[in-house]
Amino acid sequence: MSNEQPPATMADVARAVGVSTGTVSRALRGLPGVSEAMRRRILRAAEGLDYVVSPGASGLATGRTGSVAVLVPHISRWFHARALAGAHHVLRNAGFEVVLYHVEGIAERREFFETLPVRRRVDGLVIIALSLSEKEIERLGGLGMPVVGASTDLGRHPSVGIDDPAGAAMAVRHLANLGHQRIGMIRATDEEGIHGGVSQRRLDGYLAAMAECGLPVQQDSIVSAPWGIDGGAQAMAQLLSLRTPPTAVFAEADDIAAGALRSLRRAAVDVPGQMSLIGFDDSPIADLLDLTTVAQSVYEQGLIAGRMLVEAVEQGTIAEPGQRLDTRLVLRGTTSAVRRPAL
Amino acid sequence: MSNEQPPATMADVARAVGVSTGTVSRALRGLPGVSEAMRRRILRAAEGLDYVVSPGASGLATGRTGSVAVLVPHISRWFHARALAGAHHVLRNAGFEVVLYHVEGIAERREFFETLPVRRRVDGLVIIALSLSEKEIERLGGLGMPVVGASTDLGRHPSVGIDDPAGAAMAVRHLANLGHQRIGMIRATDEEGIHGGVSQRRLDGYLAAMAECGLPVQQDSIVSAPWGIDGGAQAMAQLLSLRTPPTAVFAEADDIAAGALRSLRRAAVDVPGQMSLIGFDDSPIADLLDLTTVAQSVYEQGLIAGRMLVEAVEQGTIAEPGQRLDTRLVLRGTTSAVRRPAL
DNA sequence: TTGAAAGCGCTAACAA
DNA sequence: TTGTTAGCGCTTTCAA
Repeated sequence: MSNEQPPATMADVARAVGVSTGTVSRALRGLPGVSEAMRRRILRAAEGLDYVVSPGASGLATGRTGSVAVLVPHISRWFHARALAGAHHVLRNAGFEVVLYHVEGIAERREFFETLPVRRRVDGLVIIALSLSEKEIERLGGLGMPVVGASTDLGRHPSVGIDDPAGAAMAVRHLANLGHQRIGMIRATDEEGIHGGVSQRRLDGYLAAMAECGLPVQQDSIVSAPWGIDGGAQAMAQLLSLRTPPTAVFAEADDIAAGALRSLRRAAVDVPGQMSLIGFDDSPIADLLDLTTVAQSVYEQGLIAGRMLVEAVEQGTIAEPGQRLDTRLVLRGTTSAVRRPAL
Repeated sequence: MSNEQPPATMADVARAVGVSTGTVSRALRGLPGVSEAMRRRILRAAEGLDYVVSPGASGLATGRTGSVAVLVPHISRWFHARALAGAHHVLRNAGFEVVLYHVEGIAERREFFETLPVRRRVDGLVIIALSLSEKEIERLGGLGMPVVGASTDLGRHPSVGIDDPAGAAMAVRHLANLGHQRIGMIRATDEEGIHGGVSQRRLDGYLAAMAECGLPVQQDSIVSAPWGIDGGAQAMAQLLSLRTPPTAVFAEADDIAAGALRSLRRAAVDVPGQMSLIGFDDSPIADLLDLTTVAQSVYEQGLIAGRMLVEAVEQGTIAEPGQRLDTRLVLRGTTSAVRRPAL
């Protein structure tokens, strides 16, 4: 059944129909200048021979690869996977292959930017949620292909994202409106212990909203920990060990908040009775834990980034670069006014 | 700075050094028959020109693409993303590009198997956690390239996985050893409402262990629900509405168990006092929820699948096809003997 | 050790 | 509307 003979070439199809490969090529790609009758015969023959064009050969001739690359860190984090899924969806629908570059850890990342393995392999690049340095952005310039970002700022390259400061401010104002005065923040760092652009912008929003509400910022109520559930737990532990702990905490991501919640549970701190907690992203974990959070449309950011890249590759320009999607407050069970004696 | 001129070709390098492209090709690939001095000059020139070979052209000439495809459903589920990360890691290290085919939903899946878009584009295919029908496995035969599976059974194609029945039996025996007599099971279905092979095998293990322990199986204590947290919640609700609910439940995946836990919490059923619950996979959610579970090495399955594919592509044979990794019981806080009146 | 030349499978410009 | 013919950038005999 399964033919192990080499796959048919365009020449085979041409021979079968009795025409030249030029005509077959035109017919298969739906170009004008082929009679309908001939096109049908060719299509039939191609199908019969189980023929598909060789992307490599086609790419050689046209100068386009038909592939795009997606660069994504930490694919097993919900956020990154969702954005990737969105980008993949539109890219595939636009006829592109999606080549995955997963960089986890600093070594892989450095290698990517040093060797730029996407050169000559793809027609464009989508970068998801990776905070790049000036130098790294610089490197992308020499790529000679369009680059777009999702949930990251790429300097002069177009990108989709949200208004992070606004989202963070929304969270803080919600807590302030509930009467909280001492509002802390938990920030996350990457494996190198540094804060990405998103973390920076959410801090900015936090600070702006605190000022706007006339609330004092206690420096020791802003704590950082490695990204993840354990990091969040550790950060909350730190807050709980302060002389005067905050009565409400804004965690820069739901996963961080999940860890914070674990520490609160272990310490038997009543949530939200004694401590309010709000996250960011509205990931499934927020729903599971009944966590109040700031929602953003992650899949859609992937979609838009993919769409922008397709535009850039096919038309050379992007109608709307720099889109910012809105954020929404999702009220759940972890925020309220203080109802029991504060810590 | 960023040269917008077309990238250098091998001919450019050859010209710069004053040799033929044949020599450049040999030098760059480390083939014998090039003097060390010449090789160094060529390497230097290539670097100076910022040259990289065109994979398309190279592929045309050699008949190999240098890429492999990974087919994966539901990339935003932790399990799938982890396995993908493992496969990606070894494949990239072996010098392959990883082309991603994400199939979510039945339409995308059918399209994949009808058009087989990987034909002529890649040298091999890794399939992650997708239960294939006989027909679909059949289709893979005509691909003319090696195919390996991770966490799925691919018939005559090699694959890595765990011993699912053994893992499930381990869970059930644990519950039985705690004195539970009425042990239920929650199974998950895909979007079409059908059970995949993994679900089937875990049911087999459950049934076998129940028999082994001399426990009666109540048919209405085996419930199915759509995959996910909500499905798990719904399934547990169903169990809680039985005439005589089980005192312990085995959920075929942690995500299902998470939902089940939510229903138990809402119904104020004491866990594990009145009801024990055990999951499967040992995903981060299990740790977060302090869920007893059966652990498997997901990333490693991806690694092994990738490694097998590399072997198959490069050597044509696989030393150890059909590897089965072991599973481990991870004791946490959701299982115990019944300590309060059963429901 | 190196060069010359054919060819991988396709596209595109030009002719017919 | 269709055919012819150069390439696209590389690899790989075969000669030198």
